[in-house]
Amino acid sequence: MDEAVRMQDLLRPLVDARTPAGFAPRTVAGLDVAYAVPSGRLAAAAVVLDIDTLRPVDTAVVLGEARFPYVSGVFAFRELPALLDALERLATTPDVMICDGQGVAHPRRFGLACHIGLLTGIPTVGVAKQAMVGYRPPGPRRGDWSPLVDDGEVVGRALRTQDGVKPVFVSVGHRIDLGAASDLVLRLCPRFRLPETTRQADYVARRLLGAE
DNA sequence: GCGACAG
DNA sequence: ATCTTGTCGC
Repeated sequence: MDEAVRMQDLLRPLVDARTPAGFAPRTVAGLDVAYAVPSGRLAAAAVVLDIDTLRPVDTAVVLGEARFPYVSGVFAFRELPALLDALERLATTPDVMICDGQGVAHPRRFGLACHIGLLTGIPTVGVAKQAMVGYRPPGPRRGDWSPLVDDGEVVGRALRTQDGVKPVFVSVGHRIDLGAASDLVLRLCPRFRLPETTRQADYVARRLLGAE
């Protein structure tokens, strides 16, 4: 657990918050994990969507066991193994991935999205339902946003993805800049608060858990 | 010491 | 995260 924090501090300098030249993603993956509380069983899903139609073009789901407790701040160590497992089973390599949690909007600037991005080399964005750092409420309309600030540093955005709903918290994971990450997330939310990527990954993961 | 604390 | 009934709205 102390070891996990040291590993985050070691990897953090390797995060790249710049968008690769000519970045024009055609596919985007959603990653999510579902749990069966009593048993400790879990299901990790990776769903690749066509970025224009938002329809799935590739899916992978794996069953596993929770081998690391949930501890805020080192949350990645709980979901990482199963998620990497699911990613390996994809027939496709997504152009960018959306993670269900923080990117650099994290106490040590190294949330789940950074960790997965670094390990795979694929651009990643963190989209969390809850913020870990301070922010002022953004305007009430879809597309309105306000900066996520920690230690006087802008580490992400509170982004309103639908009129009048609670914002989501976007931050860079790896190999993408905050502006591009925010634009992408908004495109992935044409109808609901959460991106289609995480919605579809969540659905697939739960379905597998319930089926066994 | 007490509350906060991604999922 | 997961456990649950009802309720409001499109």
